[in-house]
Amino acid sequence: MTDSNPSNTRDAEYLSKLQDYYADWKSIPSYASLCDVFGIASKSWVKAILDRLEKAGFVERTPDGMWIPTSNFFARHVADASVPAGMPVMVGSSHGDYHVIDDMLIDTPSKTTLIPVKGDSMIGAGIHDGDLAVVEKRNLANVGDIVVAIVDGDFTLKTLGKEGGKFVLRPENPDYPVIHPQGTLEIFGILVGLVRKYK
Amino acid sequence: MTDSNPSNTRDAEYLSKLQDYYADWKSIPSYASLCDVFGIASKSWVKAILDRLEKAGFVERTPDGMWIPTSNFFARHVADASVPAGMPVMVGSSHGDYHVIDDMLIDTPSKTTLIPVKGDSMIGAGIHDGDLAVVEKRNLANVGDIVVAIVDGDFTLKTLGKEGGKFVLRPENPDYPVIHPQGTLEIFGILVGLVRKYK
DNA sequence: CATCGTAAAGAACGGACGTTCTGATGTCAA
DNA sequence: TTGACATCAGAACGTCCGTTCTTTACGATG
Repeated sequence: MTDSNPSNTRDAEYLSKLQDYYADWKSIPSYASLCDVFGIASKSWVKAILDRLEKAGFVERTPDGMWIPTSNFFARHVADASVPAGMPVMVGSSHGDYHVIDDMLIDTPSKTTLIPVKGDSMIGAGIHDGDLAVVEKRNLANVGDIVVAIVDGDFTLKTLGKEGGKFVLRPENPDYPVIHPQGTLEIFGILVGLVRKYK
Repeated sequence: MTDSNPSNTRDAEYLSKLQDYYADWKSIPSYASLCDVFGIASKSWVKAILDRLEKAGFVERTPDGMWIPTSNFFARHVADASVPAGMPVMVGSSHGDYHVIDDMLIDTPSKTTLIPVKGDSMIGAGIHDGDLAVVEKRNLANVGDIVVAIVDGDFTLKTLGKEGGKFVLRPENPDYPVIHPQGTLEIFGILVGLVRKYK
């Protein structure tokens, strides 16, 4: 277990108030506003609290000195598998990271796009028809990456391979042929994540 | 519905840069820092940009005047598979959907939790070791649902089946045995989504 | 009863921040 | 070539912010 809990009981209280505020506004306000949030009247004490929360690993600062939450700040949504049976963690209370999944999968939002998967040519890699591919747009890829290439004006999702010095697009399904692109191979992006919705 | 796209091409560019910055720092910095982010030197122009992005519905302000992102800010473009080759998907393009992944997968946040998948017992359903299962907590499930059950104090992900009037937990991998639970079968929740991160 | 530590309040200060105005480019159409 | 408009740069200004320091209240400890 990490030391990720506040040293004293009051700080835990302040932390939850801060979490509630953050859930509403997605930002940590100025010390003056935090006085209202915490229900105290002293800016210096607010700073002391935040310094302790920083030490405990719940908040940190940007290069500009602005306070931002760390991942510890958010209620643990990922259950610990070793939790005793019966009553697993009370997760999912109101304050939680609303954008956890997006954050996990997406590093550079401006270069990331979602592309629905059609067909079962990648089923060997656990990629099914109807899945949503999280694709980071870029031109370069390594052999072994799963890439989105543009073939005949259509997106196609395949593993990038190499045969005899030439790039090929390898499906992960024996029923489909390996694609040997003539001319240049146009790569749209590489697969960085996969999302599937049931029901 | 707001007109969720920037009025001009420059603003789309600035929005991208802001989104990338936010992905790193989870906050929108001061105008001075935004000058660096945007690559311009004029605070007043930064303000003008943010004002326009506010009008377009990508950012808003807290009561303190602090800039914060809206949900539109996080939305991601779902590419239309028939997009012509070579054409980069633009932020402001009107076709296609925008989605926040969390919104897609999670209906009731308070009842939804994420559980890491261990082992390959469900590999036949395209669920691999290391994937993240999006689980909605509930006690009831139908035959055929993929459920998270609690067996010997551990979470286990299996397809719910029925044999001779009794519920069984069926793995999607011939190497694993069907589990015949003695006594009552404790169901933690049902699988509503799956997330995988590559690299 | 004296001392210590915690939990705050409050004032004082310098600087950074947001706002507004004015000016300088560039571009396009008329 | 002239004007309109978009795109920025720069400076001026008042306010609010973060920091630090001093002081107060209060419970526990001894």
